Amino acid sequence: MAFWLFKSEPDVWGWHDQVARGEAGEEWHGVRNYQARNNMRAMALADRGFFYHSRTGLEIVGIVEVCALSHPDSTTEDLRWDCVDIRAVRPMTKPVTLDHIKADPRLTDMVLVRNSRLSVQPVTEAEWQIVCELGQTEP
DNA sequence: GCCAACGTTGGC
DNA sequence: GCCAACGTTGGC
Repeated sequence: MAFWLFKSEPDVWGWHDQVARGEAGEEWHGVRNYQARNNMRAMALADRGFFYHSRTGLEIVGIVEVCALSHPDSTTEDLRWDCVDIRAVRPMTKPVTLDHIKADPRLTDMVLVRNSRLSVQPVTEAEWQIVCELGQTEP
């Protein structure tokens, strides 16, 4: 299983919106960046991801799961853009803030820290475990 | 709200 | 195929 991180501005699509979709999940549409798209193409069913609130929030608030493999993004005719569907698994017991992540020497290589502009990014298994610990949340 | 960093576009 | 101009993201 691989691990990922999905960013969204909570004003546009937040954790609560994601939870409201329930088991059916929701298409992670709107990504118009090749790296982010390629990451989604590489995802497998049941891969896990962190749900991160960007711009307002700046914290990891929950865990999601890939529930549909990469398929054409329904919000565009442009065939270049694919996306997966994800569903909420559980909230973080304690949200893990960007400040907290930056302050942890074990997490200095996280893409979140290194490349703040990539909206769908890989997370290593070690990083996954550490962030779950920080959030006092079952991986 | 600003603006640095980054990605994309398009003229040459 | 280079790179200047432009647009967008997201931390601050």
